[in-house]
Amino acid sequence: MKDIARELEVSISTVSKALKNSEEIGRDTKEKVQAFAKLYNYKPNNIAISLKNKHTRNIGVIIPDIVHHFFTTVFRGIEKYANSRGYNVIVCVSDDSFNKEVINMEMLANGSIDGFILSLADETLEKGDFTHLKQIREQGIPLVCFDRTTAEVECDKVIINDTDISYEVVTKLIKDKRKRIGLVTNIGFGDVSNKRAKGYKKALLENNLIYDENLVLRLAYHDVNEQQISEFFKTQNVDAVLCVNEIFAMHCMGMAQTLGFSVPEDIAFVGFSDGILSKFSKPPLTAVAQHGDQMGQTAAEILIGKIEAEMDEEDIETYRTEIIQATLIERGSTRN
Amino acid sequence: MKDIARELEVSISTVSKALKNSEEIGRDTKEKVQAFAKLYNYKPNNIAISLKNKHTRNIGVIIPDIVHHFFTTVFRGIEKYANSRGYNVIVCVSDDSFNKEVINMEMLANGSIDGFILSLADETLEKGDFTHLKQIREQGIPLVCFDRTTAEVECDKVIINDTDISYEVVTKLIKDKRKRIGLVTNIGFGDVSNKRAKGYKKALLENNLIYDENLVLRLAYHDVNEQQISEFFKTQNVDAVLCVNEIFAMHCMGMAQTLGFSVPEDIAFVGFSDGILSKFSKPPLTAVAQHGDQMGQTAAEILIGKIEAEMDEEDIETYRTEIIQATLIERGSTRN
DNA sequence: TATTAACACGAAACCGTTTTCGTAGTTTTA
DNA sequence: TAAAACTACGAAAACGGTTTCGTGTTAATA
Repeated sequence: MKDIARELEVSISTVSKALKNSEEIGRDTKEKVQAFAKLYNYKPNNIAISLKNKHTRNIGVIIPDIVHHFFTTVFRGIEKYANSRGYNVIVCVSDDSFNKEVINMEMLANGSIDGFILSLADETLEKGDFTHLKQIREQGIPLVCFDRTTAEVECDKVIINDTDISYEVVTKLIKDKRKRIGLVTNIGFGDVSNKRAKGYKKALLENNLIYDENLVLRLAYHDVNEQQISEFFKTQNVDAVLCVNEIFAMHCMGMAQTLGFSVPEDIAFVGFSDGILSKFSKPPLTAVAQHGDQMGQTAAEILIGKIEAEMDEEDIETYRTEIIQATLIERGSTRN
Repeated sequence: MKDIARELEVSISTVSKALKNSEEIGRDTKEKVQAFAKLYNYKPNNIAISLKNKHTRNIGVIIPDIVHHFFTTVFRGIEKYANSRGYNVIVCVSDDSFNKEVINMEMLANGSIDGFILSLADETLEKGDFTHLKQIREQGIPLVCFDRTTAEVECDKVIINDTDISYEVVTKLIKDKRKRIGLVTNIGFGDVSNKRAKGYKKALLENNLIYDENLVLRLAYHDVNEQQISEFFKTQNVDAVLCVNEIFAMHCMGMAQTLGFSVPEDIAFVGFSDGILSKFSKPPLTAVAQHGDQMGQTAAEILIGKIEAEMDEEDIETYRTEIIQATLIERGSTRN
């Protein structure tokens, strides 16, 4: 800009205004300046603009894992919508570690971003320490949590109807004459797993089936114990299994087949997430689609809405919890 | 900072220096300032710092797709290394579209980032228009390309030994007494597919097998034509197939099995990428591991090296092409 | 013709930090 | 005791823009 101003013998203010097509500036001057800018391929420095108007048009996304189908679909939804609104996305991966989550948030909360979208790390949920989130809120930085959230922090949230959908799924399995329905879930107790377990339980009880802890298999996501799975299928005599994620479903279905059970005749399988594995497994896995794209888009919409409302000084301190409707996609692992 | 200065009745300069532990400032003043800063939880504004020293500690990553195992592993490698060096990562997805790639690059090349890591969109490769990349280079912004690159742009590159590894794979298949080896590749002609085809061809010719165009099946990645695959297996009588990606491998292996062929007895399968599907397929797919994590880390290392060399005014205008060694992971789809 | 309004532009402050340079006040040296 | 050298700090410019306000010209109005 300085160069343009010097070259055209006008002031920097004039150049700035001319480039912004301000009414103040005369036709000819505007044209000259704009032509010159095109010629020298002038691009305004975003950093300077950010410094001036105190917002960056960047949003920070913190997720536990990026090599994970569900999170990537959410991310895609966020990125798409954010881009369409002229925002960029900075991603940090917490690796399910509390410390990394805290460090990443602090790294970004110093002016680099206008708001956060995040899904909590497992370790954070276990620990139950959410002071970093509360600090963010105190600093007035907008925050939207999705999927793995907590009731302890006041902020906008985007989740799926976990309880209801797993209730529906189990009810459907019961209607299909399944009698001993297993649940394969995580070791840790996240909100999400809890809700899915709750729906599972509710469906059993409402249909006069007993809830038996032996039918609940708990696995470690990052270190699945095949031996444990084998034991489960050998002893529990299940005829249907609901898995809280795709990886568990693949391991379980694979093991069941190895043990000689046929799917879906002997055992039906349903898994959460509807990732890429579900489509290609043998048989294809009936799955609960979580609509990650839509979750991401919704989260980004809420966040950007908050950011821009804040810019306009509208201080609406009210929080939404948007519930995305999960849907069951029937495939070969349950058809009988 | 202003607040601290006012409160402690010193100048802003003093506060700044005290916080940076400058020698210039007296013990007691430093301590007072630092204590005050802790107390009020002062965090320096990154944007202002960026504006001042003309670098942002952000790196821009542009990839064709994020819901894609290989790219996510590369991203994980980038993010991990970048974070360890105090850099953040801004991701944009080109969706394999030339326009989006250009727009994203322009969005970021206005001061938001210190350098780019990118893998070219299919459309860009088809079009052969790389002016946006050249512009970036002319602006002096460091650029590292990985996986999908082009010889037409001078920049650092990180690729795998595509030709060699596919030569090795096919040679191995031949040693395993496979006689009619098919290749399943993309419709478009990216550098990567070409190299893989080259290695395939070379192995055949060196072993006195003829290169037959009929044995090459070309599919559209985003719209796989099952009919075409079925036709291929019915007519070509192949006993081994090399697929340039996992999705093709899954479709092909699935179709072959549906048609009554058994794997690996009748037909052996090998796929590139070694993503999550390979591990869980039936049988598990023998795959070429591309070591995305390492590619990402290497790309980030090179980029950050360039960025920091530039900051130190060392202007090394020499470009590296780092070749990551892919490795074959044998699984059930080839063991006989 | 004098007054006012409209127009086009420039000066300067500002965003939050770093950094260079200048300068009081104090201590050391000659 | 005067000159030199430190010490500890502040003023101000700079990064690259935006924006408010003021002002000199010209055109419209009374």
